[in-house]
Amino acid sequence: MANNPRTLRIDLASPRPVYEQIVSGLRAVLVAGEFEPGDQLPTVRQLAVDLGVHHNTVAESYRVLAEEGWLDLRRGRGAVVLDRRDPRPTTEAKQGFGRRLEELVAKAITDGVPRSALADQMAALAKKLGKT
Amino acid sequence: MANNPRTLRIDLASPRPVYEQIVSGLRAVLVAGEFEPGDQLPTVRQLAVDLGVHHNTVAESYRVLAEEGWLDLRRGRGAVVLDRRDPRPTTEAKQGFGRRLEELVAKAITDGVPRSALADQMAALAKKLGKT
DNA sequence: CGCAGTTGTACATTGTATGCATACAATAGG
DNA sequence: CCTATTGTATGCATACAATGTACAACTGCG
Repeated sequence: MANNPRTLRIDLASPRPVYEQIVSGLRAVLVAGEFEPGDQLPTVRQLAVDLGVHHNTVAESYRVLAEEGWLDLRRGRGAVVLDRRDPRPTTEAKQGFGRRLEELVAKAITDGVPRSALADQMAALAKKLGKT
Repeated sequence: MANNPRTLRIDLASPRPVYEQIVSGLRAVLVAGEFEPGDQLPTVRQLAVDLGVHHNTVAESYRVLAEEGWLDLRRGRGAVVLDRRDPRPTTEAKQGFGRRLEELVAKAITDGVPRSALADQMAALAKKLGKT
């Protein structure tokens, strides 16, 4: 059984739905390649205990990721990471990223994060993506 | 009275709350400097009609932006853009941006957007921020 | 083969949030 | 003043999030 991704943290006080935080966090972990195809994710009950939520909440998250093609879910067996092939991007997906990125930056600026720090982080991530 | 920001678009079909879409979109507009301090934003009722939602929904968005220090709200007078001073950033704000950025990228990759396209958009925005 | 344990799933319940309708309060401008 | 305009408050219908509980499918050991 694979370990629990340590980078996964959720905020129960956040207005953002917990199951969505789990989806978003796990998706980042999967994209980062922390798990190989064939690896087992924690069971819904195990991860639920670790995060302090109900197992149905985790199950809902796993279902979203399965729908996206990241996971194979089966009773008694658990959640297995799949060898995923990227779909064709819609124009909405491409434009959506740009808008969301601007909105994310605007929020950070509103929170007082210096623009230089934002530029640095984006440049660093862009560089990492380019190396692939 | 100032014009309506044309870049503001909302999606009633999205699971994302409409009032939050308005907040996020308007915040990006304000950060971009489309409005000067002292400018009037559309009235809650006017913007509500333009977007096809109830004026209370817009009012809720304006209240959030007022709380963030972007707007001054008064009955009979409308919403006036303030000369805002950036607050001290919390460590949570700084770390939060990095995590959210990774999650946003992961979602785009899941949707099939090429990594090169993501890197390009981030590099472009980083450059624009640096020039300020 | 059987059977106990494990794992994901289905469904009902409860609390909360979203968006709207409606009425109200404060201000502007004649 | 008085009326129109603007943001605000309250109550409601509805939908969603998270949970409690029971169930179905699969594993693995005897």
